[in-house]
Amino acid sequence: MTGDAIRAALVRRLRLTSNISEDDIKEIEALPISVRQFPAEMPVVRDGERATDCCLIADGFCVRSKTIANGKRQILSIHIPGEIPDLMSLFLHVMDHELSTLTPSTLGFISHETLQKLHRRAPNIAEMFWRDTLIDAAMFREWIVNVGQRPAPSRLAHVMIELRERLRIIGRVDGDHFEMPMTQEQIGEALGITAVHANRVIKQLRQEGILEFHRGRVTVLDERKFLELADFDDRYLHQSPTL
Amino acid sequence: MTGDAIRAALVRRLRLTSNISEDDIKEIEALPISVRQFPAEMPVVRDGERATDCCLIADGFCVRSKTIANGKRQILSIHIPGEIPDLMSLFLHVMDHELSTLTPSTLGFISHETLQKLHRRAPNIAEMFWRDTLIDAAMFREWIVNVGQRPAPSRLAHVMIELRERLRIIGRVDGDHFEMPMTQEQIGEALGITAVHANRVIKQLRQEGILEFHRGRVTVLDERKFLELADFDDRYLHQSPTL
DNA sequence: GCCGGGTTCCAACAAAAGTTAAGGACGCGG
DNA sequence: CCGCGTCCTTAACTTTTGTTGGAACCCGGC
Repeated sequence: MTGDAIRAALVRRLRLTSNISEDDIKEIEALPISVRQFPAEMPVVRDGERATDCCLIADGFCVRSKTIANGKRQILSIHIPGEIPDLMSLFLHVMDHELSTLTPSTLGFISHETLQKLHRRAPNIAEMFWRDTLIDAAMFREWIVNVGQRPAPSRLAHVMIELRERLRIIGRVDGDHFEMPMTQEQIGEALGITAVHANRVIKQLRQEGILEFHRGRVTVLDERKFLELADFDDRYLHQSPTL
Repeated sequence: MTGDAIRAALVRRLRLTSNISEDDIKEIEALPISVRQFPAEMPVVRDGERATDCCLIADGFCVRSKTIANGKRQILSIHIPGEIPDLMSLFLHVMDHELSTLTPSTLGFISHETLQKLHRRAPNIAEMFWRDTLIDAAMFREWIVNVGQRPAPSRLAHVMIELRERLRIIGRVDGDHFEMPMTQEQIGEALGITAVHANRVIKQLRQEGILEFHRGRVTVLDERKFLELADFDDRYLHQSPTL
C-alpha cells in the first residue's frame, strides 16, 4: 500500500466525520507520509518513549494499552483504518501508554514538525484534529463507565457495538457480522476481567442465542437483545460535525 | 470573588503547567468572565445539554460523571480550582457527561465565541489549551486502568494520590493531609464499587495504619505503604511542559 | 436541647469474578 | 500427516464484591 492510499483513507474518514473544505483536503493530500508494515501483536510506540511522528492506520487493527506494576494490562481503545491513534503525542511528547498492532498492519507516519507547521498554516485543520482528540477523550470516558459500572456481559456487548458502529462508517460491516480480531485474553484486558471470565461471558451470550464469536469474527444473532444488553447510546462518538 | 481573582487562578496554574509568554498572559487577563456561585452537589452542565460557555473553577471542588440506564453513576474525574473542566465542549458542543459541584463553588464562565476568536488570534494559547485537553485524556486513560485492573484498596489510594499531587501544585496540601470532600457513596462511584464496599476498603486502610479519612479530609499516616499501594507514577499528568 | 436526615458503619448472605489446573481443538510448520 | 504451540473450554475452589437491612453517629435547624 502506498502513501496515496493512506492519505485517501484519512481523507475519507475526515469527510464523513467533519466539515472539511476542499482546500484543506488538498493540504492533507500534500502531506509527506512514510509507510511501514508491522506484524501482528507488535508494539508501534512504547510507553515512556518520546514520539516524533504521528501514526495513521492504513490497514489493520491496533490497540492502546497500559501495563501496571503487577504486570496486568488494560486495553484502552481499539483502532481501525483511517484513524490516528497517537495524535495526542503531538503535544504530549513522552508516551504514557503503548500503541501496538492486533493484526498485521500498514501504518503511515507523519512527523510532528510537519503537522505543527500545517496547524499554523491551516487553523481549520488544527481545529479538526483537536476535535478528533476530544472525541478520543469522549470514548475514554465511556470506556471508564463500561469498566466501572456495567456487568461483564454488558461490557462485552458495549465494546462490540462501539467497534461495529465505527467499522460501519468505513464500510466494514457485512450484514450481521464484523471483525473483532482479539483473543479472549485480549478481550479480558479490554473489559477489566480475566480471560477465564471472558470465556464464561462469551459462552453465556452464545447460549442465550445473542451472538456467535469465532476466530475474531462477531455474528449478531439477536439484535434486539444485543442492543438492550449493551446499553449503547452513540452520542459520545460525536459523529455529526454540525452539532 | 471577582473575575480578576478567577483570571489570576487560571494564570497561576498555566504558569506552572506550561510555557506561557507574558503577551499571552495579557490576552488571558483581558478575557471577559462572568462569575456565578453554586451550592454543593449542584449540576453545572447537564448531560445532553448544548454548552455555550466554558467553565473555570475559581473555588470549590467539582466532578464529571456519567449516569447509565440502570441509574448507576460513574465519576470520571475530580476538579480543583484553576482548572477548566469542560474545555472540550468548545468543539464537542453537546455534552456527553455531566459536570457538577461537590462543594459550594465559585465558577467563572467564558463564552465559546470569545475563546474561538482568541485561538485564531493567539495560536500559542490554542495549543496550550489543546494540550490541557490532552492531559485530561491522559488522566482518563489512567482512570480506566485504575478501575479496570487495580484491587479496590489500590484504586482508592491511587485516586487520593492523584488528587493530592494536583492539590500540591496549587498549594493546597498541608503537611500530611489534604481535602477530598466526598462521601463514601461518591468515593464508590469514583472507584466503580458500592458505598458499602468503599466503607470496607477505608476501614481496612485505617486498620493497617495507612491513613485516616474523616469528613472529607485525608491524613496519610504511613506514606511508604500508601505509595506502594497506589502504584502511582505521575508521568501521565504531564506536568513538565518542556518534555 | 432535641429532633431529623444524611452519613457512617457493620453483619450476614448472595452473586460475580479470580485462580488454578487440565483436557481439547485447531492451525501451522516441518 | 504429524507434532507443537496457542487458544479455547471447562471444572472446582477461593476471594472479592454486591445486597439488604439495621444501628450508631453527627451535624444543622428549630
